Amino acid sequence: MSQLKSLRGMVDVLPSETHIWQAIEAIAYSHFRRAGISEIRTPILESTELFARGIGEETDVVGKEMYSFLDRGERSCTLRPEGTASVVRAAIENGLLNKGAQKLWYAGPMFRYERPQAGRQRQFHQIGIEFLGLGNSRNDAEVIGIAWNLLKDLGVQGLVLEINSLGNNEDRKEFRSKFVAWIESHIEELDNDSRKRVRSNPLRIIDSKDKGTQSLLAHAPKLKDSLSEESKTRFSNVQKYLKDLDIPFKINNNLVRGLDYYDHTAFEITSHQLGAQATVCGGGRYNRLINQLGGPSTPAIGWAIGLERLILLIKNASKDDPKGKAAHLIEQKKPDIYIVNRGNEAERKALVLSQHLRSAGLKVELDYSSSAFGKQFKRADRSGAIWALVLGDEEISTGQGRLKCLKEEYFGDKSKNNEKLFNLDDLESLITEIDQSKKLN
RNA sequence: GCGGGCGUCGCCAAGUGGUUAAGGCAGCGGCUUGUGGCGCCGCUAUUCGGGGGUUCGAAUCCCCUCGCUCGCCCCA
Repeated sequence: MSQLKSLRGMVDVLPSETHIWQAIEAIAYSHFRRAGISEIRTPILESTELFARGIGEETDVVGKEMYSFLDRGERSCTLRPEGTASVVRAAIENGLLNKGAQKLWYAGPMFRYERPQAGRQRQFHQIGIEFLGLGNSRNDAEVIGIAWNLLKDLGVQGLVLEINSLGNNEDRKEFRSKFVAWIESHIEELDNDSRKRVRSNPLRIIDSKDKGTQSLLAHAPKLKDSLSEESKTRFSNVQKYLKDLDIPFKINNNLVRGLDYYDHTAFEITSHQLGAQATVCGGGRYNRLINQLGGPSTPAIGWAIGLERLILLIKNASKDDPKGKAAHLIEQKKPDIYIVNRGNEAERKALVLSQHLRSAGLKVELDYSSSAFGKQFKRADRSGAIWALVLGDEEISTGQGRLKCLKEEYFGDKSKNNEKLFNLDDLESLITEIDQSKKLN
């Protein structure tokens, strides 16, 4: 009998990690709330056509990375590879766009059928925002700023923001015909991947990592030279606003991104710490997408952060600075009290006490083992609790429980008798005592 | 999808054809039937990712397969 395993590239998030996810989510939600961004939850499964039409038939994501299958009604379904298409579909379908601009966020799993490697899984998680109906270039800076400030607040170090302008649709059409004409006359100098893209998706040739292709491109027509005056102004405004916000950025004219729906501003936030999968946040403006999916012509911009990659960065930052924000996020919350208990009556009382103390807001671990006091103290110590609360036959007969401090940095070393008695029927003073100690922690 | 590396207990590992598969950490029990952080003692892999094969004999060699990992591609 072979061991049952999760599917390739599908990863369990275990209890030793989930608190990190929760901490990140809590901080992100707080940023969104303060920016007036509301949550939207859309299905994980959508019709294949949504992504094919939204992301673009010729993209890699649609062409070779989708988790698609036929359901029992022979409909082609796809596990969402990204969030934007679903959000746009939901906004159109539910008439949200008739209610003015929509500032939305989402979080959840995404699926791409790829070979797993560092920072890349088949099921991964994104948290993202989409601003629908907001076409001003100030919105571009605001949206980028939200990502930048969130990452900063999470204590992540060494990030680089790169931006580019892809112009509008006409700009790109003009560029494409110039570029294709030029590149076709140099086709034998291109790398294999780029050669295939000349017809299907020529813009992607620009960000090829192939050295030969890159040096060839030095002589090719440039996208930025095809931008209209309006597009150029828009792009320089975005830069101006980013400077106002003190957000450092680099212009990368080769940044085109792999999804077809982007217009004007495209951006990525990367870290060299992530190896080959360097992008932790990617996004851009998509002014045509809503119309293309059947909605009213509506400008929009958004981004997504990859949570697994973000967590890699937070762990790195925590190593570099064990006292910093990132380290704080990673830290497991220790119990306030560990209840050492033994004997029938004492164990009954301990159960009741644990509930009362938890109701009072304390984090309480109850020892279930009935094993020797020595063993229980050892576990109490390992749990990291500040206090041990001791209940045995003796305490039951006297009606006085014992509260013992386990942290010598607070209450002197072990040889001193750092135990206090408390009345088992009066928990008020006990709780007060413990609450005070938490201020020391 | 393509190329390189790897896969021995929950974790870190030694072992590269020969009778019982080191060790450390963690866990559990004891020394100490009521007091922790130290110490000592004991227990914890019929089995080396899985399946086949070669051999008197395989964790060690061969084939297949699964998974992880690094790079390509792509993206978060």
